Formats: sequence, C-alpha cells, structure tokens
Amino acid sequence: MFMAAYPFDRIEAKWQQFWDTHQTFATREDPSKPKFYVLDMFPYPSGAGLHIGHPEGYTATDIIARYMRMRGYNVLHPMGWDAFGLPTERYSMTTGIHPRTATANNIATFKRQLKMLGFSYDWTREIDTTDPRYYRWTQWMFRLIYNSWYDHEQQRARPIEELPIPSTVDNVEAYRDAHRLAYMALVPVNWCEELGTVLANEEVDEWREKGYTVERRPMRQWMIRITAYAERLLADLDLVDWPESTKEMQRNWIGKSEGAEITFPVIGTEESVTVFTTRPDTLFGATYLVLSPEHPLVPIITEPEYRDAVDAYITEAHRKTDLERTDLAREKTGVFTGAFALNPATKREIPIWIADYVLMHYGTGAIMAVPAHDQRDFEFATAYRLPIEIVVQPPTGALEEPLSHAYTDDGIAWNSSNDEVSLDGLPTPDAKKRILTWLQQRGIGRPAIRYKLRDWLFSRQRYWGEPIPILHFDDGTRRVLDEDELPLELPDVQDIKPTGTGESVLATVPAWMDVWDPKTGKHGHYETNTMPQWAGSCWYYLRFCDPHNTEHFADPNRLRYWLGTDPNRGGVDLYVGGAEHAVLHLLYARFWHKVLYDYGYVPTKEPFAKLFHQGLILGEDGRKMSKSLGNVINPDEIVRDYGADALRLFEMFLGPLEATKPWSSQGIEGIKRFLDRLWRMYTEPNGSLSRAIVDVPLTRDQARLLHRTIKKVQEDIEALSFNTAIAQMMIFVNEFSRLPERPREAMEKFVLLLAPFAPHIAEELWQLLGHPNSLAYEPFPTWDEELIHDEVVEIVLQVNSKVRAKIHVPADCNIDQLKQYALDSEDIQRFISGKTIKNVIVVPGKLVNIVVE
RNA sequence: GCAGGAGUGGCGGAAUUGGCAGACGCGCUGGACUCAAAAUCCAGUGGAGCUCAAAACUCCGUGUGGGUUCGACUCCCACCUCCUGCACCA
Repeated sequence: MFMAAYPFDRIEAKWQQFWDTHQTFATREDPSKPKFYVLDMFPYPSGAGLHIGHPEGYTATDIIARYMRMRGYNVLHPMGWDAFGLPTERYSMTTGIHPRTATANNIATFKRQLKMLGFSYDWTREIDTTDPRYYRWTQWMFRLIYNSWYDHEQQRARPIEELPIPSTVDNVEAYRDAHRLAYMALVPVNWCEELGTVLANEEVDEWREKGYTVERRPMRQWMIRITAYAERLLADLDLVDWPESTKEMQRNWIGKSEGAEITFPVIGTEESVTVFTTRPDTLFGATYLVLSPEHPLVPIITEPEYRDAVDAYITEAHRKTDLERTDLAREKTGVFTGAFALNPATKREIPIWIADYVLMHYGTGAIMAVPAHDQRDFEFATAYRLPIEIVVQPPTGALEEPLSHAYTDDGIAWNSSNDEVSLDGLPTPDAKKRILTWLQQRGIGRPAIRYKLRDWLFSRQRYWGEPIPILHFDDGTRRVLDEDELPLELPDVQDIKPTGTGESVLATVPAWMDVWDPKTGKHGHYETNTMPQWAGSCWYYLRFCDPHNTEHFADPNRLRYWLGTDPNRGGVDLYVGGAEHAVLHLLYARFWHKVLYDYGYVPTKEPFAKLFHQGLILGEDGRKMSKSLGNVINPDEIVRDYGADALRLFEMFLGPLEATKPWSSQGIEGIKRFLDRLWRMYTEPNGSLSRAIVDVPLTRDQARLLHRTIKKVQEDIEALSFNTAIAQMMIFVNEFSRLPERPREAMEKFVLLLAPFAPHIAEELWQLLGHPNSLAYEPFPTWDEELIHDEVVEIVLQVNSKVRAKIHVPADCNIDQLKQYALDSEDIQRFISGKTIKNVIVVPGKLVNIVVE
C-alpha cells in the first residue's frame, strides 16, 4: 500500500491559524525574564513577491526566536516594510496605479507569503516606513539632525543654539547653517535624465548596469554631515560582534589616513598651496606640485601664456564623469600652469601643474608629487619628463637608476638634508617624525588626519519618499517645521511624471508650492526633495521596541529594556541580513543611532551588537537566479509541493548559513523523505498516535543518543550551525524509527528539539502526544553529561602513526593500562617485534601510537 | 593592485585543543516487497592494487610545493585558483 506521507497542507494551515487566533507570538515583556532581540533586515516589498533567498535569513532568525522563547527569554522578533522607493514610483509612472495602492498590494503579498512560512513574528508590531505615523518620526529625527552641530572637542552633536558664534561673524544664521549636521550645498551630483533624478554615488553603478546614463551636474542638495562622525564610526567597530569582512569594508569606506599638511609658497605671489601627504618624509623628493582642475587657486596663479591650455583642460575634465576619469586612469594627463612653488626643504623652485588624477574632494585638492616614491606621480613624471629624485632607499641594497617604477615601501631616508634638518639614515617612521617637528617649528606644516568618507547626499527628486520638513520662504530664508507640525504628509498626486526640471513631482502640486506660513506670516513653499530610501531603515529597529507610541519615537524605558543599558555593549542582540548592505545601510544606521545617542535618546553607542550575513542561494545551475536564465525557484511552488516545514528545513540543511550555495530540487526530496519518516515514527497510517510509542524507560544506548542529540542541536543552534543540527536529528530519526518500542520520553523531547526548525509538524505531534497547548513556550530539553559518555570506547592502536588495530576498553581506562593493552596486542606485535621502541604516545579515549625504529 | 573569505568523493557538505578524513543528505549499484511500477525497507558506495570472486591485506588521497610534529584538512612559509568588496583617496 501507499506509504503515508504527512499531510502538510492541512497541518500547516491549522497551526498558522492557531498561532494567529491565540496571539501565540505577541511579544511578552515580563520584567522577571531576560530579553532577546532578534531582527531581520526588513524587506522592500517589491511587486515580484518573496524571493527564495528571503526565507533563508528569516528561517535562521525564526529558529533563534523560537529557541530563545523555549529557553525562557522574552523575545522581540518583529517584521515590517521598507516601502518607500524608486521601483514603486516607476511602476506607478507606467501603470497609473498610485504608489500607495501598489505598496499596499505588495505588502499584502509579502505578508501572506511570510505567514505561509510559519514565521513567529509579532505582527502587532508590524511597521511600514510609508505610514505617516512612522515617517513623522523620521522627519522628527531629520529635524534633530538639522538643529545640531558637531562639537569636535566634546566629540558629540549639540543643539545649534549652543554653537559659539565668533565675534567677527555678523550673519549668525548663515554661520549656523554652515555648521548644521544637515545642510544645503551646491554639489556636483549624478544626474540621470531618464529617471529624472540624481543618484547617490553608491547607486550610480547599479543604474549604469541597467543601461541608464548618468552625468555630473551641479545642483543644490541636502547633505548630512556624516563625516563629523568618521572617527567614532571607525573606533566603535571594536564594540560589535560583526563579520570581520564587513568591519573591514566599513574601515576602508571611512578610509582614515594619517599624514601632514605642508604649505608651499607660490613664487612671486602672496599665495601658497597647502597639500596633504601621508609621506612627509619624502618632502626632499617633491619635484613638482599638482592641483586638482577644480582647485580655487588655479585661475589665480596660472600665467597668461598658459591660460588657454589650462582652461581647455579644465573644460575637458568637467565634461567627463567620475567614471570616465577613473576609466582612463591608465594614461595620466595634465598641463603646466606656468607658476612655480618653493620646496621649503630643498629651497628649489618646482613647477605647479594641474591634473585630473588629483581629486578636489580629497585632502586639500593639491599634492606634492614625489615621483620616486609614488607610482601615480612616477607615471605622470615619466609622461611629462619631470625630474625624479630618490630620497628613500630600501633597508638593504640601493635603488638602480633610472627607476622602472616608484619605490613606495618604507625604507631609509637618503639625500634628505638641508642647513636646518637632516633625515638621512632614518627609517621612514622616524623620518616622518623628524620632518614634522621641523615643519611645525617653521610654521609651514602640521600633522593632519583625512578620511575618504564623504558627506551623505540626502535628497532625492522623487515623490515616493519621506518629505523633508522644510519651508522655503520667498525672501530666501527657510525654517524647519516644529514638532507640532509633523508629520508633513505627502500630498496626493494622481499623475506621477518627471517634471523634467530636475525637481520632483511635488513641484507641480499647488498646495505644496503656495504656502502661507501661520507661524511667521511669510509666503513660501515646502521642500520639493524627499529623503533617500536609506532614511526609513536608519531607525526602524528602534520603532519595533514601541511601535504605537504617539508621544515619542519609542519609550526610553522600552529602549533600555530591549537594547540594554551598557552603552558599550547592547543593541539588537542578533541582526541577520544580506552582505550587500555591509556598507551603506549599516553605516547610515550607525551614524543615525550615534546622533540619537549624543542626545541620550538611545542607551547604546551601537545599534546592532551581533551581525550575521546569510549567503546567497544560487540557481540549480550554480549561477545567480534570474528570470532571463530561467533558473528562478518560486517559494510559493515549493510550499505548495513540499510544505513550509520542508522549505525551512531544506534551506537550513543546504550548507552553512553564511555560504553561497546552489539550490537542489533533488535535495528537497531528501528532506521530504525525512519528514515522512518522522511522521511515520509518531503516527499510525490513519493519523492517530503510533502504538509503538509506549511508556518504557530508555535503554542506555537510547538515552545516550537522545542526550547527544539534545546537546548537539542546542550547541549548533547557538552557533547558527543549523545544517549540522539537522544532520543530528536525521541520525536520531534513523535510529528511533526502526525501534518496535519507542519510549515516550524520547519522543516528547525530540519533538521539542525539532520545533524551532519545523514548527508546524512539531506542534501537531505535540498535540498527538496529548498536550493541549502550543509547545512554543515549553522548556527546551536539557541533557545529562553523564549519559552522553560512552562506557566503552574504541581506541586506535598505531605504529609509526599508521592505524594497525582497534580495541575496545572501558572509558575510564588510564594511560598505563592503555599502553599495556597496546603493547600486548597481537596485531601490534606483528609490527613491533624485533624493533626498538623509541616512544609511546597515549591519548586517553582516543589512541595509542607506538614509535619504533 | 589592495582588503576579506574559500578550495575536502560524482554533487551539497561534516570533522572540539593537531589524534580513525568523508558525519548527514543527494546521486548511483545490488537486494526485499510487487504481475509490474511507484512508495517503503535492507545492504553497499573516495581512488588504485592484490583476487576467478569475496573477505583480508597493501598503497595513495583534503588546490600546489616545502616545513614543524610521534601524528597535519587543522599550525608555519611560498605559490595557484575561485568568490566578494574597494580601487588615481596622495
């Protein structure tokens, strides 16, 4: 007859409904219990529905959430929607369906799919970044940032009213605006004509890959002064338990470098050029200066006969996008300005050039070129026949001239002395110190630290985003909205089309552009830019702690409960999401959190204590899943054919959580077989409890396997090593399903072990075993170390490290006995008779190794 | 180029502190059940040699080449390949 397969469709629907009606997973805040906050990166609800990759991370956090509940923790495990974004807006442009409607539809699809997978989210805490009750607080935080300046002495943000105003300043408001953490600036932005919007630097490549063209264009934009936090964003990485690769990416992105600023007088003028260098020790080898084409001194110092060439070069450089400038990096180009500067160390006159390999936005926009010891300068000097002078020699040997490439390593300073200072013979670190001392004494240089990190371009010319709560007045002034004026709600716009002017569609809404301000009596318009998608995701993990609060973004006591009170530890206990957010989202959220921390709104310095990236699931062909390759696996179909428990188990069994691994449609058949066997272990073919489950004590061997399984599953869950936990459960089922009498105690405990992984079948079996309530809060089984140990262990006997025999001995057999057993063994005698024994190594419980001549 | 990570059977992957390499699953082979098939259950399954065959036995084997050690997937040195990120950042 047909072997019973377990009726997953009936069981899964039944228990999902049960959890819903009983509010099984509503968060408990019992103060007598410890807390655990486990969070997924909330999804952007796209029209395509859930991807097979989503359930991977979500299952992992669900296992942890369910396990921690069984361990007696109050667990916060919420879900929400990062729902503002360009794809929805573009969808609306082509279909005419309002973004609000499209978003609601997409959220409904995602929510149905997540519920179908049986995740234990507390849906009463669901949040949506497009809900005015949510973005009211995103705007509130923008307001806080706008009303702040960064006090570099105290290393924290402070209210703008507390900014000291120098007596020389007469326009106080302008001075304040120049110090706010949110400010407007005319910046070259990445303009995309087809999208009718600017893009962040980080977004450019993504859209270029999709075939859009992006060009540089100066526009007035909102910027956020994240650079003020560079040092703290770097230093506080030491406080968090994150993948090393992600920390390293953030460090590279922040890009701290220590060096010096050195001032070079321009010959025959009052002007001087200040450069930033990490190698002040090579000053004696600086044979020319290079300014960025955008450098403000360029028009001032350029000699008349060189002006045409310089202007032509600048025009050409502006025409190029950043990408082209870097793409053509092989060939360095530049022009001479006709001006000379004085090298303060050598007292020689050196030419000043401009070149587009020097970037205005890094350092001072000017460099001293040391062609012998910098590869870029070397290439430039070679191309334009500029002098190359060696001032550092390798620790051993000497460089041969002419150089074939720059010597950029540390070494020994050479040919570096004048009347006042000599670096000769000093190793590079010492030479740096010596020259810096001299430069500072002479007042022409000082130590300096620079970061690659740039300020955050915060405005987008889009409709479907949080409005920036700013009123611009006709007189050119502006004000940020007060707390009682928030939220500033998005007006309804029926027809969403690009304006073509670079402004968002909000610029076409009369009520938005024609505003009489009741507080000032002035006329003006609201800001037409909206916030980037990153804004809403910067603080959603805080809102989950208290999602319905109308007085605060979250109650301070609840934040202290869920994040912890130690500023140096705390935050979300486990945060799981894709590595593609390793830099941007995680850096912005950390910055945002630190501003709130500076005002005491959050109790911890860092938002996420532990971070984990789940790996990518590839198509069965080992390539990335994509519609065009036709290798996409649809979660709906898998759940329909195999059930949610099977999908959850399979995604966890596929391999280590962090690994990139291919899908396998044969592999999921194996999981189905496991679940069917498991079902038959507990049930009769008619679905009632198996008669083989009886109240008998466990044998010694059965107890050992049970307790080993408990230990292995618990330890593997805590290490996020779910594939090996499942392997151990398979071993258990393989053994116990063949027993004619299955001890009830083992059967009950095993169901509890299984529950975090495959909750539906576990609940059903728990009920069959006679328990009326959900197992969600049953204590997780514990193991007895005594029962785990073998009474008899197998010892490997080796001669010269080759296995020659195996013996069974009592587990507590001591070293001398083991040695004697080995030497007496007939199998061993064959190999050692007539030879000299040099050494005998005994590892109790493992092996004896006899070393002979 | 720089940084981070990874290389183990036909495939996905296991392997505490250095101690029997290949757990578990897939696939494959053989068998039981069946008129037959599916489902299920049982047995086998790294390679080579030896053998009519099997057992037993021997040798080789964790990207490559060295090293440390009684003993190396694991530690050290050099290299190769792949993935991921950054890339004229002075």
